[in-house]
This record gives sequence, C-alpha cells and structure tokens, in this order.
Amino acid sequence: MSTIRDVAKEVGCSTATVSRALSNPEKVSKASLKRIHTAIDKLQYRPNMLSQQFRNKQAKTIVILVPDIANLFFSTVISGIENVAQNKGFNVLLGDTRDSSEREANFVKLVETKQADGIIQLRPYSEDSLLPRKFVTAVNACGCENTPYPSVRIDNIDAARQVTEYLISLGHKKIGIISGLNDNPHTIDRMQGYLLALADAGIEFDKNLVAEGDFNLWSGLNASDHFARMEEPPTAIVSMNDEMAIGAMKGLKSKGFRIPEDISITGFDDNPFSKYCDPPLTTVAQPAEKLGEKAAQLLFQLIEGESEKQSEFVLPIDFIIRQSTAPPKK
Amino acid sequence: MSTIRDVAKEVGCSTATVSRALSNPEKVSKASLKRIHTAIDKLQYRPNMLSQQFRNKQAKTIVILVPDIANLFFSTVISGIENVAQNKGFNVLLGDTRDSSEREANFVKLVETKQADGIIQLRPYSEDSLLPRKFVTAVNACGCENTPYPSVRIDNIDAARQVTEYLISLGHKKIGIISGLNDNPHTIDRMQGYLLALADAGIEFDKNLVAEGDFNLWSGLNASDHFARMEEPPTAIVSMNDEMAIGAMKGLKSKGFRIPEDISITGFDDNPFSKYCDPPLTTVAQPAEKLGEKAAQLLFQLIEGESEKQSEFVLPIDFIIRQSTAPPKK
DNA sequence: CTGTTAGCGCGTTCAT
DNA sequence: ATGAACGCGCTAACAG
Repeated sequence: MSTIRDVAKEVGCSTATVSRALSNPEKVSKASLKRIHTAIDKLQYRPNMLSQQFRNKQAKTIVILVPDIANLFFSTVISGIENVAQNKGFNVLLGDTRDSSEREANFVKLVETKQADGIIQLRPYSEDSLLPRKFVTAVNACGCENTPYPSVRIDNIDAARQVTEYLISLGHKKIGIISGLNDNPHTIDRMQGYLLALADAGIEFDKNLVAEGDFNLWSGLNASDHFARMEEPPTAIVSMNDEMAIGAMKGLKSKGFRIPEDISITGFDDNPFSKYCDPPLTTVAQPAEKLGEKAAQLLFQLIEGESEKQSEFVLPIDFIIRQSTAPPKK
Repeated sequence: MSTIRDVAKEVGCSTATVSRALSNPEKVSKASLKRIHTAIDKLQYRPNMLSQQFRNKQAKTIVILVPDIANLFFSTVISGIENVAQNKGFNVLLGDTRDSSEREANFVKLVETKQADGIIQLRPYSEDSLLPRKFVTAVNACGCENTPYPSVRIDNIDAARQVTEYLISLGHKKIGIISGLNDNPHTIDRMQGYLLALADAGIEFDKNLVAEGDFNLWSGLNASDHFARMEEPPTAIVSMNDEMAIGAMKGLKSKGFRIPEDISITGFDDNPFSKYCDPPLTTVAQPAEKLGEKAAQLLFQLIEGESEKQSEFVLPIDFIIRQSTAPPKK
C-alpha cells in the first residue's frame, strides 16, 4: 500500500501539502488540490488510520459492555448507540462480557490503553463494579438508582409500581411476582416498586408469592410451576421481564390455567414477540433505542469535555395494556 | 499518562528493556524484570496500544457487517464470533449496516485504512456486493450458494426441502409458503428447496400459494391474511423464518384456524421464542453460534495467511419437530 | 542480558 | 501557499 510520501513524490510536493489537502483543503491551492487527488486515485492511496490515531491520540472508538449480545433488549440499545456513533464518525467495539468480570476488565483496559475513547456500560452498577475509574470516560445505560457516574435509565421502581397498581385497580389482591436473581439491582428496584404498590393498597406482602427467576424464558416456565402448585394460586403475576412472562404463560396454559381469565400476567421491556404471543402481553415498554442514543450522546459530550462529570437522565416508560390482564373472576 | 520512557527513566534502563520486559520477559533478567514492574505499578504505566498497533501494522481488530443487530439470529452469530475473537485477542467492531451500502462501504474502508484486519459479512452475497475486494481480508457467514469468497453457511436448499418433504410425508398436498423479499438470496435458495420437494412428490406448484414477507413478525401476520382469505386455504404453510411463522400463527388463530388441526406451520432458525409459543413451532435449527465461530476461525486463518483464498464450509442443520405440524384432517 | 539507533506514517510547527 | 524538520510511543536490528 502506498503512503502519503508516495503521493507527495508523485505530485512533486511535500507530504505536508498532501496532508493539508486532506484535512484542510481550504489551505491548499486549487491546482495542487487537483493534482493531489489525481495522484491519490492513481496510487489508490488510503491514509493509514492507525498512524492518524496514534498521531492524534484518539482512536475514535467507543466500547459497549454488554452482558449478553444475544438478548433483544440489549441489542436494541446497541442499535441506538450505533446510530449516534456513526453520525459522530466513531466506531463501536463490542464487549460481550457474559457477566465475567475478567472479560470486563479487559475491555476497560482498552480505554486505558487508548484503543478506545470511552465506554458505555449496559449493566447496573454494583459494589464490585470496575467503573467509575480514573482515566476511563464512561457512562451507564439501563442501570438503576444511585449510579455513581453519568447514566441514562428508566425509573424501575415507578414502572414496577405502575404495573402492580394497575393489577390492584383491576381488583387483584393476591399478586405473585417472578423476579430476576435476588441480588440483581433491577430485581431490587422493581421489587421495591411492587412492594410500594402493595403497601399503598394495604395488601400484606407474602414472600411465598415471590418466585426467583433469572430473566430467561425457561426460568419463567420454572417459576410458573411454583405458582401452579400452590393451593390457592395468585390471580395475577407480575414478571420482571417479558421472556419470563412468556415462559410462565406457557407453563400455566399447559397446566390448564386460562390467561387472563384464571390468572393475569404482566411483563417488562416490550419485547417484539410480546405483541405476538397468546394472549398478547401487557407490559412496560422501555425506550431501548432511545436509551442507547441518549447514552451515546452523553458519552460523546464527556469525551469532548463538554459535560459535567456527574449527570443522570431518566427516560419515560410506556405502560402498554394488552390482553394478558383482566379483573379476577369472582 | 506515563510512557515507556518514564518507566525506563524511573528504573534507570533503556526503553528497549522495558519493551522487552513486557513482550519477551524471558529475554530480561529477573532483577530488571522486578524493578521494571515495580516502576510500572508506581507510575501506573499503561502501554499506548495506538502506538503499538501503528508500529506493528496490526489493529488486532475485525469488523462484523450485520444488517440488523436487533435480530436474534444475527446477534447469536455475533456471540459465536466474539467467543473466538476474544480467545485470539482480537477486538470486534460492530458494523450495523441497516442494509445501507453506503454504511457498508464505510466499514469496508476500515480495513483498507488498517483500522481493522478483516471482515465478516453476515449478509448473502449479491451482484452489487462490495466484497470480495482487493486488500480486504473477508469471509462470509450465513450466506448462500456460490459465494465468491471464503464462506460458512448452511445448505438452505436442502433445509427447505426437508421441511417441505416432512409436510408432504404427513399427507399435505396444498402447502403454502411465506417467503422473504423476492430478490433475497435466502428466499431464492429456500424457495428452490420447496420447489424441489413439491416436484419430487408430483405436486404442481401454485404461485398463489406464495406470500411475500420480509422476515419480520408483522409481515408474517400480513401474509396469513392472504391465506385466510383463500376459498380453499392450504393445509400447511412453510415460513422462511420463525418470526414470520409466529406472526402468521397469531393471524391464523385470530381468524379461527386451529394450529395444527386446521393448518400446520413450520419456521426456520429456531428462535428461542419458538419453543415457547403456542403451539411450539416445528422448525429448522441453524447452528447460529457455530456459524459465527467457524467464520471467525476461518477469518483468522486468512489473516495469518494460513488458508486458501477460496473455501466453503457447510454446517449441518437440525430439523426440530414440535407441535405446530400434524397430518391434515380428512 | 542490555543499550543505541532508527523509523513506522502522519500532522504540525516554523520557516519561506 | 508550500516545504523542511521534528516527534508522537513503541519495537526491531544490531552491537556490545
């Protein structure tokens, strides 16, 4: 491959002029410009970006830390990030961490070693988090309350509260919940919303009505067994995401429960499939793509040094009522 | 941030020794090694990878060209690619093209400008493809027959043929098909398999039994209208992917068809939701993660110059029979 | 085992 | 408007 020097030699000018022709064309005479571009075409010159990045001390690249890329919610958020990054002329490095903190550390190192200029973390903050961190520009997306670095998220507590209140307003009193893993921050926030709604309505919390899942389809199916086996099953179930709700619906239907006649169920996320399952799922739509876009914008502001070090954006959710919920039969 | 020189100065050795200490520690005395690491810790030195990459003329990065990241099949393939890339110490750049050839061109340029060492294209080859291309190491994954550069794929023709043959073996004679866009190579291959199976069974092709979709949920729902409105609807439907099959099931059920009693339906891909929908979907499981892994391995062989320029790997599929198919009622 | 030297390709002075 | 010269941080070649 030819270098800037080859082009300069071909034209009979200095490398500085070629460099200027590409980055500040207005500072070069029309005549030179023309001859330079001819030479570039002829030699098929492509600037070596590795050199540029090195010289400019900027990789023009950001990293996304994602627990699982094969998850529709995350991949939609990523979609939003890509939108903004492409506009900004930044590349997006994929950091599929599979919940391994070793892998996470490797990706964080990319920023420390200048291979990337910033990080978007798609996992809620926890005590053992590698972020925030000195020399590492980072924002958090889709996290929870009290994230100690710039973040974009929804109000999980309020969302879960809305869902539960809706079920209560339909007349439900015995409301089960399928949670994520107990120590997951999303689980904690959403559980709090559920508890607040119950308390407001004067319904006593029954810990037997909690089934722990892990946000995957099968764990919802699994959780539904717990409820189906109860002498007096709940008349409604709040699921902390759509996948588990869909898994639970399958389990409940196979055991003869009709939805929503015998038991109502709600989800969380508004997965594309939730509209097409049977019955369509009442759920909380997160603005996944917008979360990604906003997070990316925030990160670029930080990279460009335009923003405060601490800031937090809470995006609105959309509560979507479909056919998986109804008043309890009397 | 401190540089290699700062470390050398701190230790009182040359930068070369520090460099060696990091990349070829066996060539450095234990004593120096120890002092160097102490200095590194003290100064919090992190090698500037931009400089390394520039120096080594390798970005240690590959690009994935993906039409739509928010698609479970693609994101699973990407998962497989990441597995291998992380092992190899390579980074993965996300190239979400949204079917825009302009965006694609930008990502291809990343390789031409050395920002990346190779490309994995997750889109079937077509005439207007930017790949193969001089100076661009690339492989194709999940494509079709006759890809003119190294590729990893399944046998789409045979898979579609198997599905159709299975329906025929159940006794179906009037078999509809929901296709992708007509000019999509996958559509063409799978349609061919369908036609071969019909021909083998002596069933005449009826173009009225083809409904064009676009591989999305809603287009399956849409296509189902076409069949539902027919005077004599097909007794079975082959869908070219699971999403459209799920969309079609919803449409058919809402119009009073029972599945599989009134109409059988099959999918393609084995989307995680297909097992949980109602009824669970008979489908062709593609080895999505394996496709990604194999493609990545192939690409790294090319990058390391170990492999032939043309090669093709066809991975086996798995035909999964669930409850969405049954013999036609007589 | 270690130091010296040179240069990767580019952009940016500072001259002219 | 243009060119000469330097250096970013690192590694490889060579010499000692």
